[in-house]
Amino acid sequence: MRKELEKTYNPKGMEDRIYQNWLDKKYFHAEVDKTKKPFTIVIPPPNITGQLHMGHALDNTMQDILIRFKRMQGYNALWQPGTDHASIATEVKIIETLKKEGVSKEDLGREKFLERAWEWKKEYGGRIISQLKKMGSSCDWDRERFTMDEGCNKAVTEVFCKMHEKGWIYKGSRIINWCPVCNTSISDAEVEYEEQAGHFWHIKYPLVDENGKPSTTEFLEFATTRPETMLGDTAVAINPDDERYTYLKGRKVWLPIVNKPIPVVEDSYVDMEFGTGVVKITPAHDPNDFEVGKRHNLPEINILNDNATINSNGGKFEGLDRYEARKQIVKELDELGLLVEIEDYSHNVGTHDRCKTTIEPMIKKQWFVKMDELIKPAVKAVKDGDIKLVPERMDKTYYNWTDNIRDWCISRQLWWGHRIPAYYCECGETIVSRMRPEKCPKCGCTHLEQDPDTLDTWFSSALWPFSTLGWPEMTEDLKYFYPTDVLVTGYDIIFFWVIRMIFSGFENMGEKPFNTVLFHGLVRDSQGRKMSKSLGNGIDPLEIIDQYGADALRLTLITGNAPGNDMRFYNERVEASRNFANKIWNASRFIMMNMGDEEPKKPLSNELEPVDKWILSKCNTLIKDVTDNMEKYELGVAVQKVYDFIWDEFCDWYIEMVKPRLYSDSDASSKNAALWTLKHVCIESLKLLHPYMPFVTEEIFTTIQDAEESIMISSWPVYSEEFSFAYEEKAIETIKEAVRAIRNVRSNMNVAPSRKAEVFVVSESEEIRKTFEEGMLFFSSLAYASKVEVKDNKDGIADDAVSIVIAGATVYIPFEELVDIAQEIERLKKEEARLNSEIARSNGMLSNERFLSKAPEAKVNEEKEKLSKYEQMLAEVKNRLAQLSK
RNA sequence: GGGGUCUUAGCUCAGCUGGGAGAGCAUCUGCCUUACAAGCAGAGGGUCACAGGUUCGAGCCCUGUAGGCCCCACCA
Repeated sequence: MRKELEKTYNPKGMEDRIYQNWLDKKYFHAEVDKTKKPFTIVIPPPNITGQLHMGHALDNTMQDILIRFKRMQGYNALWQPGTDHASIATEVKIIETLKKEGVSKEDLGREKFLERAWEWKKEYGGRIISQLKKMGSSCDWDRERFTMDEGCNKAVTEVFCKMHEKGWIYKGSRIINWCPVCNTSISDAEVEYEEQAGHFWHIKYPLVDENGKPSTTEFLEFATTRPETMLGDTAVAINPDDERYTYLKGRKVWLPIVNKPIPVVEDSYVDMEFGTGVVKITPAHDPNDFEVGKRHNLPEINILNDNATINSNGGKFEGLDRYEARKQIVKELDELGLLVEIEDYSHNVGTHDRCKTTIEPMIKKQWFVKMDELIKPAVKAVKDGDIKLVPERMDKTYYNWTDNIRDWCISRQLWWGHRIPAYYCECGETIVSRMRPEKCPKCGCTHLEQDPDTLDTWFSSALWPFSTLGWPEMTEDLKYFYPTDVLVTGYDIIFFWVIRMIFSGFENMGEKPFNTVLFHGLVRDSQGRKMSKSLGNGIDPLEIIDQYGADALRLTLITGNAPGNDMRFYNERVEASRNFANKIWNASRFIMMNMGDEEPKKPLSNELEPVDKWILSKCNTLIKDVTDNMEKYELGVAVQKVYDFIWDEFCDWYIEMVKPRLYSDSDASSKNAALWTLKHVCIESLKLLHPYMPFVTEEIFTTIQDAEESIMISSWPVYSEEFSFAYEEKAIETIKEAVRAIRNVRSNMNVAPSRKAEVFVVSESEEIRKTFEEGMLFFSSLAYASKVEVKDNKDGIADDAVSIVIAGATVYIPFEELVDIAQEIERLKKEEARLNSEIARSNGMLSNERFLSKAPEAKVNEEKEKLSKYEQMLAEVKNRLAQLSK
């Protein structure tokens, strides 16, 4: 007995069962096999703190589609999974948890803190993985990695030491972005600018007179958004070409409150057009001022503690928070008569992307990666097309970053992460080493302290495509699977991750990390807003899966979406996807019901009826198109074609057309041909659909074949000349057109379906008569015909029969009662008008000399054929009108 | 300030190298026809933002305008 499918499609339970079976069978596992071509994807490692969100769902669906597609095509497909330690995100979470226990990170101490972090990893690191499994992701879980596992640690240390030896990693005092809440430096990429309402304080400093005292008559006015930084001012600057201020050259101004003279410097950085053309210079707390300071050898006075309170350089303001100090300083300036005006001002403020705290630029000693040389091969690879970005426009975004790149600040004042392999000796020596050195090579002492800082979390993810394959060992895996084929990710992390992987790949492997980067956009809510925790508008993929199934979710995320574009998510779309799953489910049930326990045999070509050949030929074309689209990463277009084929062509037409053959036992050969075709096309379609909807296709596939063999290891359909039937494709389309025309007319005339009528098809063409003779059966089952007759003239057909003119033939339906002749004339007149306009359009083109001479010949011929077809139809319509008017 | 992108049916979006405008949802009409009402059949609905240009031919290519969104820079 053949297995049976449940009455209605219900993904619950089914999906988990199938997934477990795939795991048991080790279908996701890939081993080096030199007889096969590899196809590799490395997963963008989700954070261990993370929970599956729609972004993950989309990202992983796309990867799974590609990997399943390639696996079925016979590639040795490896999808390398793993998770990211997410240094700062995780550390923040743990600190939050500790806070609830009333403990601070410092109370606990580094060692105990790290123990807690590892416990966290153990507890939550697996959560996201099990959620990815719910999506159906066919990752090779035997190879699961973690950015802080032994191998990745080794890779990180190796890269750090190597680049340090090369001089491309250095420690330097530079202006960096400081987050006073997270208490760490962050990279430029982590700064998010946010438009904030603030103020512009117009202030004036007195000039210094010839006695070295503050003048009571001469002042220099300027404006600032951060008045408290005046504590660290070491100059004011003017533009050297500014004629208004030539008298200031070589003079000094008096810095109030601090009460000391500071120089006026000339620097072209100052924009004469902006404000008063005077800028106060605070080298220690502004990146631009820092540069000015360097050019003029100005002292750098740091006025802030790490928690953004004023330090001892701030004199009496010491200990005040930066904003409190601002208030008091403004107040004091006002009292001194130096505050000119307070203006409302909206400006961009740099904030930390994690915690949204306003960052504070500060001069700090940090570790940096020198970018100028490193970036070169990464730029070249994209320029030369060696690495392809999809969609192509991402190239510009990419260059925008590479062209303006600054050195990468990689040290973080955090504990959770890769500790920097630098050791300091009391004698001042710094040793960067793969292993902890026994003693200082300079002074020989053994008292060495390791740098307390850890590395930016992206430093380790930058190595992900090769560290996961065994680097720095030159493993077989690495040789075989690297470079990987495609990286799938959101355009939002192109700077954080994609670029850094590319230059790291070239630097460490001497080769690109992947051939193609496929970008997707953001999944937004139904109103187009970003899904976010604060808005509470996030939709949980797991709830959607619970409600509609993972297949429906996957299909929804891919349908109607082009690479790199954002999309809106709403439940109606998931419902439509679920309905499609139900459609396939029922179509398959129908086929199985009709097959019974008999297995249809492959028919000879002459046993196939035209309609069988039609659907086989359509399916054949579909295979080619879908494969092409998928190769070009047009996943949405590809699946739309499968959807349309299954629903419109296969279900609504083919199945309906073969029903009479299935229900009759008079022609066993014909029935067999229909059943075989049904099953064949069903299986081919299931295969094309499998990458998108892995579960439902698997369930049907194994049931309809009555076999254990999984669809995921079956072979991808290929285009075959054997199933290319041009004549039948055209013939059945003609039949469909006629059926549709009859239905249309009947519906417009409000003829109930129960009211059957005779149908006569009249054609002078031998070929068209043949087509209709072969298709006669369909008129009774699909167009409510009680009897069908194909004739070469209209003798014996009632004059008042309804007539439908199609290309090459006229269909007559004589109803028993008289039809409303006036209405019938009206309808035909409309048709006449339509044809006339078509003919006018065609004639317009064909009478254009330049169209005839310049357009491709095929196009011209096509147009000529159309014209003659329309002319013929018009003649017939006129003919009928003449008859009816009698 | 620089760059990108979008503007197509009531809504959400496709539309591949330029060759007669598509889908899903929604709406209207008729059907519980033994695979499926999560369905079937039919219908209505679009000067493809606007203005130029290139072309035999433009939703698609070029220029400009208007509006929306995004990224980068940050004039203190």
